[in-house]
Amino acid sequence: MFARTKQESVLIVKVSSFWAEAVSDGRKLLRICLSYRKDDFQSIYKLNFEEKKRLPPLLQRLKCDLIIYGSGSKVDFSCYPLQTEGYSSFTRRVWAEVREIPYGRFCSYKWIAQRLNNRGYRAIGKALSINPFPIIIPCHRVIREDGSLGGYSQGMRIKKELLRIEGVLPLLPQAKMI
DNA sequence: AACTGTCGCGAAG
DNA sequence: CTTCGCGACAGTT
Repeated sequence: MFARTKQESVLIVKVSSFWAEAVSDGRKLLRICLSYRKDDFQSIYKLNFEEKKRLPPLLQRLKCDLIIYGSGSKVDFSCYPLQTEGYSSFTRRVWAEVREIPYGRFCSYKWIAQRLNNRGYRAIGKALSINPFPIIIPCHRVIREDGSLGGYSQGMRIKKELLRIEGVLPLLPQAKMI
């Protein structure tokens, strides 16, 4: 009995000044990683093999969207199918809530908590820290209540860059809270 | 039991 | 006004 290995496709694309790696099973996205160094990606060894094949439509579309996004235009990622099985219902509720934050807006961890009738603010951060779909689930739009930026699993440099791309960063005065 | 991508308060500079 | 320490909070490992 040989375990049937799932057919996974990998997209690696430059977005603004960093790289994005997206993995899909053809139907859904499985994960996304962001890095300034292309060879950080675990699947990099597959690239020579993969890039000869046509990308599945889902990754084609994502590639276009990411490039457009990186160029500073508004992109709606809310319809991408994501593989979220295996995560707790709380975690998924947090992600669903964060997905509602529009492009170019932001809110606080507390604000998300309140929408879930919850005061475990730190649990919100925990749920976001394991977000496998940065950009698609826009956890970079969640910052601290006092206006400081908080953390980011992909590195603060990228969080800042994403907010800058969306015109939020020089931050506050005229930036719109959600 | 020990962690968090937090918050808000009080105390001190 | 700004920073710092600390306890409370809820969920996960």
